[in-house]
Amino acid sequence: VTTTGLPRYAHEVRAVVLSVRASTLSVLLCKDGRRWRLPGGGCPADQRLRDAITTHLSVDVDVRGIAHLEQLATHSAVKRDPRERVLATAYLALLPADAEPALPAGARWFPVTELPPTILDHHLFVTAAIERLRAKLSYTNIGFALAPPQFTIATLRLIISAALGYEVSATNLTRVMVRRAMIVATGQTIGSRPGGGRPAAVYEFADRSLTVTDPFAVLRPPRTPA
Amino acid sequence: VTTTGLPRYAHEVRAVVLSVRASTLSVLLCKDGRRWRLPGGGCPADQRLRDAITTHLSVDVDVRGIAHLEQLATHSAVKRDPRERVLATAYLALLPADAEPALPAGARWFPVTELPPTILDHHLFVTAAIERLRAKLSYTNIGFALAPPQFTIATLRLIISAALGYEVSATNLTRVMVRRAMIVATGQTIGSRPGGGRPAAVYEFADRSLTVTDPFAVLRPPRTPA
DNA sequence: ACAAAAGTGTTGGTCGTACACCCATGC
DNA sequence: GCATGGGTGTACGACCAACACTTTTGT
Repeated sequence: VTTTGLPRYAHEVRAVVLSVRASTLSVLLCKDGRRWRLPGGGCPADQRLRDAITTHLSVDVDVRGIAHLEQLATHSAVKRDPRERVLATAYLALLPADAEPALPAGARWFPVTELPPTILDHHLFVTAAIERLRAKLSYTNIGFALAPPQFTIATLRLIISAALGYEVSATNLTRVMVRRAMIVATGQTIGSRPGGGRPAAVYEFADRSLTVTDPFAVLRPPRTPA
Repeated sequence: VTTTGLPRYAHEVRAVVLSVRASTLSVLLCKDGRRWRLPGGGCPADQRLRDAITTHLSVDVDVRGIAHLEQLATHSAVKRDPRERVLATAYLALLPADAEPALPAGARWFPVTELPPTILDHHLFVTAAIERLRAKLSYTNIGFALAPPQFTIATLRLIISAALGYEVSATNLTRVMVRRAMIVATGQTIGSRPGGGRPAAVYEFADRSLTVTDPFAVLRPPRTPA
């Protein structure tokens, strides 16, 4: 019997770590015996869920590399773990494309188009994470969490295209992101390369925390005359 | 000691029931002793979270009236309940403006602009719910869950304005929603009123389940030539 | 001079808001 | 006929995708 009279359940946290690896949006999976699973585990009594997943990730990847972490959803099907009831809260974690975390044995990046079977309902978390990321790329500055601190438009185009799963044009990508003040030119240019070509301008994100840049698709509030 | 070796925690579910009452977006709160709280409670061992909140709501409001139910977030601060650790998963529930559920003693609708102090972190759930609703009104058909099955544009305008917290014009509301095929005219008109005025056309939502109507704010996929 | 890569200008179309105007009804 | 509320037409601007064109480099 408990203090509050409520039944108690085991609770685990899982992270869908997404990053652009080799020009492809990829997810980090860990081998658990013969099966693949999302990184994560139980929630210690003295930690909130967010801290718990951070702790778990520090084992698998360099946590300082993770540029964005947000809660996705909590799964609660009664028999999702056949041994006993385990609720699971999933997080979306984004790692910049230039990060090179040392992965422990058994951990691997999988392109999101070539996912292996995973245990329990983990594939649902992955799907939800990708959907969330792709939606937010369109109306927030969440790209900052996938890009290196500094980058050329060519690099950004590669990363955003990989994340979205289709090609975007460098021209219009620049225009949109500059107009929304998501990225700003640093003034520097990249050194010259063999083969020639105009040196690319170096950009950076104006803000490295999540910001909504396009709050209203429609039904905007009336313009107050200044 | 548990089967999986994971620690166990109490878990509760809470619902932020939003509805337009008396032309104002309102939230349903229940009096618990002297303090206001969100409807909800523990999660029974044989129910998933969604079923648990549905069960709890059936006590407070007529569940069949709830037109939309979606998970918001899980709060997990270690001391959020000082008695023992209780995780809480919140849901957003929407009730059409024409629903008149019989409320039990102690339950009341509060305009979102005049919220009383609530227990623990319940106000955070309310804020998140309102934010989620307002965002989704802009790019989904979620309005169906606030409107009656059939309605005039005047009614819809009232409901959407109340939900958003600012006035939207009937003219443009119609255009946007019709263009996106969110609402369709039934062909009927309402009967005449004292005082005159042209009889209003009766509309209904084309789809009464959540649909994304404006998937890309920007960075759309390239047009494939037909 | 030529190729390669980056960046700018321009155009055409869609979308959304604002506002003027027309329509149908009661009195 | 006039007030009242409902609906349509039009204009303007913002925004975005597509594509042609110019700029800057290496060879």
